Amino acid sequence: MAWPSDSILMTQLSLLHDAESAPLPENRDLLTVAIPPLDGQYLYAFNATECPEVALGSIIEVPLGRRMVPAFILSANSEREQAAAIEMAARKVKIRSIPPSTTPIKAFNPEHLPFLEWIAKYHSEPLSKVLDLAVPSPSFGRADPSYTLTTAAEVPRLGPSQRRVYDYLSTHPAPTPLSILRAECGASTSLIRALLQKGLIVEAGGDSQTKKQIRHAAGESKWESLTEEQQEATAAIQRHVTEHTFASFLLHGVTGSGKTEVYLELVIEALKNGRSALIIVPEIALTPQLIDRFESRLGQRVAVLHSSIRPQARWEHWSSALSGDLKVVIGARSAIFAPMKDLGIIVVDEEHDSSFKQGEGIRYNGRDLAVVRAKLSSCPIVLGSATPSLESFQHARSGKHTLLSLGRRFFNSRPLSYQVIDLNKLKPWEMPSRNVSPALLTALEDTLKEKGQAFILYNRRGFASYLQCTSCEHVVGCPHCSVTLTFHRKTNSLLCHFCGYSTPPPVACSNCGGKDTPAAEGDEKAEPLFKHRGSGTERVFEELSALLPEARIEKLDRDAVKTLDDYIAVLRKVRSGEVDILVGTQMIAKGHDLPNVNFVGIVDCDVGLHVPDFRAAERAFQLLTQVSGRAGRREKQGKIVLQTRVPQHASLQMTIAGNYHGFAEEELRMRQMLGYPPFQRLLRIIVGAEEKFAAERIAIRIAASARTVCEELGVTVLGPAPAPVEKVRNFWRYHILCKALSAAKLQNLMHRLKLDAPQDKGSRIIFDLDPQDML
DNA sequence: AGCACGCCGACT
DNA sequence: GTCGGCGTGCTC
Repeated sequence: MAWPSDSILMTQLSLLHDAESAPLPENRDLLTVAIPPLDGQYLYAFNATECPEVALGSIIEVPLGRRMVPAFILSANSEREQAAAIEMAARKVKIRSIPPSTTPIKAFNPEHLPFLEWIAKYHSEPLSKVLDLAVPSPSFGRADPSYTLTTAAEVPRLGPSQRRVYDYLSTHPAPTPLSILRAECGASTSLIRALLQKGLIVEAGGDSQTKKQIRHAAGESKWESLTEEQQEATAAIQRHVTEHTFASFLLHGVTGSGKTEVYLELVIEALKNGRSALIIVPEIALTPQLIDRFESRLGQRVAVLHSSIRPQARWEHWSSALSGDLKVVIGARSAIFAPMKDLGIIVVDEEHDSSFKQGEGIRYNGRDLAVVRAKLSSCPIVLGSATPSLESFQHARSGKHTLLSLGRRFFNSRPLSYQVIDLNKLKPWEMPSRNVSPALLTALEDTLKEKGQAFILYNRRGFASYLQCTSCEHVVGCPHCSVTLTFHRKTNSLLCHFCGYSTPPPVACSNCGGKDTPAAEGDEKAEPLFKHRGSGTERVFEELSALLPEARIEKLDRDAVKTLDDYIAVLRKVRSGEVDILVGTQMIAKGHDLPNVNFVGIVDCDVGLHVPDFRAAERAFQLLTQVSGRAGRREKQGKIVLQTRVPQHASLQMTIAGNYHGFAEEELRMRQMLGYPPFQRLLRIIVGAEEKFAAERIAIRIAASARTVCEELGVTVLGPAPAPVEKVRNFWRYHILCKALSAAKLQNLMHRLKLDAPQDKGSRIIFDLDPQDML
């Protein structure tokens, strides 16, 4: 009798293996996993040859239904699995086996699960989704490599498809991602491989970060050179680093007061204690200068984590933090999930920055999570800012945070000099140009004469804010959103700043059908139907170019600068003195130490002051103070000209007085009176749907069910009302605002409403706890 | 999120 | 009579 062949036997065995269920053979390991985006936990059997600890904190492919999906291993072979197995047997649910070929990849630190679970609970989201958000995908970045041409002397003859790729790359010198090549010239992976073999193209990039050499040896303290204030602040926090205890500090220090030196001392102290450090900054502040400064002072490489980093580099930095090779992580909002163990200190710089709270998916606040993580890690946390958020300031007042102040400017004790220009008092013909007052022009000329540099802030993009029909007053709006389109002269287009829609300026009015009056006989030019109303950075840039033809002027806003690299390039030009005047939006308020800037002009302080948002005044104060701080970082006295139509406004007056406390106290009084944060917490529920009526109907239903429990929970429910921006990307939006004295009440409400989940087709419901804006 | 199962309209 | 719409519900 013939034995069946091995392979057939194996197949039969594995079928048998897979089909059988409980009772389990003794040699199987049981794993509890979380599978994004699913709720709850799943149990699998696995034959771990190595010790089961290896699997903890790993990602592994598991069979789910008829496909394989990645899963996070939460626990293995504990009583938890035993209990779950018994329960499943009772329910007659089979435990499936993970094929032995799949290897787990170490991806996160299981010690952080309590932190991630805290987030899941706070936002009523499945733990699996939080893990998915926190842990980068270990795809090794091979997903989308970039390619450039080599400088090969001879080009062999190529087939038509290879030719297409070659031609494309020769006309586009920048490294081109594979995804673009696929889309633009139908390149396949094998085609790229062929070109690589012929030596015509190379994979671009390579992570410069990983190759960098550290110049200074060190990690040495510069304690003696710190000011008394810096020493006091450092000492207060350091105690908790060594003692391994939680404490939260608000470090209030004006620009140039040396907050970064304090951070460095604390990180050095943590490293001395053999512990790690985490520094969170707004993405826009993550310049090579900042990284260099930390690396050279600490004498070791730091891991850098932010969203625009290449996936492979991101994974490498993440892994080195996970393995403990790198003990210091600097990153943007998402770095709060960095996997290092034994944290000694957490720093959140520019803690007031609203970019710590934004984005799609789980709407978490990086700053607030940092405090939670510090608590769970028993380490101190420092929130630093020249203009603390009122939330943090109130926590400092109530004793939740310890307030530390750095009052003096480090390089320069001379106060800034402010000049307020009341635009109401100037007649149009007295203005050198529409947006430039005589005083602003004079100050700029002086700055140029003295070979200084100037920043001009105008917090609005484009050339004209909107186009208005001269015959019927109709304003051109976005067809997909309920906002006006902004005119951009450079591209001669109307652009929607909400959805990105772009269109050439209309020739006829869609409302009254009017057209441009054609040039009459003998007349020089036609009379345009649409008038440009309002201004933007682009227009200010043109006005300044005309008024100061000698000056080298650059523009810095979302239109001029698309990526972090573009932004860094502009900053470099400013630093090297290739730019005299930098015109920009709030982006210019955030750069780092630019010592030669000694004049700042603010074209219109009132932008954003009248928007329907309870944070408008706070934002205005922060922006004015931050941008003023750009001026005069060295010996020269910094000068600031502010143009406004409301010269008495508190945000402006307190900025000039440099009186943060005065502003904060007054604003807090108002917030308390009106029941706004930080005295009450907010939950904003946004309902979006294709049909306006559907959005309204769902919103009404949700508000009603919120109201049925609001009394029991101690929550006030307002609305629904159409969102201030009623329509975005063809989605009609209604919102409901809930107020309560504690986040727990709102979290409870949110949880109940999510269980109801009236997820009609084509509608979206977003729960935004602690919303940053109301648009 | 996928992917099945399942129950009602226009086609070979 | 079948192909196929996408509405509910499950995945260890």
